[in-house]
Amino acid sequence: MPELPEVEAVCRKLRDAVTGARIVEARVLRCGTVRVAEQASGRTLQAVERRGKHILLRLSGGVTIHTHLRMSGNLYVIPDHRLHSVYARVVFELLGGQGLVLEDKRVLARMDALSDEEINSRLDRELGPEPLSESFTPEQFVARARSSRQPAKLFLMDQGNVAGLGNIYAAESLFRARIDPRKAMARVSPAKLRGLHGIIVSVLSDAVESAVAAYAGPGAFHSEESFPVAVYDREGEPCMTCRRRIVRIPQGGRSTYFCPGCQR
DNA sequence: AACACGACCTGGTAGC
DNA sequence: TGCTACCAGGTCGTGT
Repeated sequence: MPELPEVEAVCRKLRDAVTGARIVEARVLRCGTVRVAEQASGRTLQAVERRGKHILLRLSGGVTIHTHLRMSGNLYVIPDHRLHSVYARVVFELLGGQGLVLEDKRVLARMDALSDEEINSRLDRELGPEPLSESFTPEQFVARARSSRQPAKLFLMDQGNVAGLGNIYAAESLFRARIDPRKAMARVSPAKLRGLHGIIVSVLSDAVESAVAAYAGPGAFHSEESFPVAVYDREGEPCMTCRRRIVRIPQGGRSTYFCPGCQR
């Protein structure tokens, strides 16, 4: 489900709903970390932050609940903490009776309790710049890309290069930038790389707006965000630009979609 | 060091 | 209708 835009939508919604809320008790229902239950109960939710695809719930006393939704996780507030779905992994009972629920059908999502310093330094070490912040500059991006022999798609998926891009938005960005996903980054022209930098920013900005809109109602995610995909999951369909058929190839164990006519 | 691949898990769905 | 096979918006560990 979530790449950066969807995670951002989750965070914005949580921010409104739980900032300042007191956690009465945290209950781990399925394969989670006991530390979350031990550390969260009795604390106040002070802030909701996002770093790449990671969600950070800042609690009182210097404790952070660190969550990664992976493929199928979701994190949202329900009116009654007792009325969670069968897929709930962790339920935070909030003062007043609401519930903050980590839900995941595939049990791939991760949640842990750490000190603020511990998680901050870990993420700073592992993640590249935030693509929607000042730290993501064309100079930095182009320099890093020019020194990488990774195929373009894998470079973009690598969280150490840019934090938050996943399979869909990496493919869409490369389509708009007209770059072959198999091409080594170091062999892409600097002009195209500068273009790609700007395209990543605009793709993600648009996708955040779509995700926020799609996620606006009560409860969990709507079916799909309305971000207009040009290539993702469109194998065999004609390219909207050149009419050649979009192809799907395996890359890094995942599906990559691209237009062999436009992307070179 | 860089890459490929399976593992982690379960659910949805296309195809027979 | 029911079964099967395959795919899934992510990451990590292992082996080459």
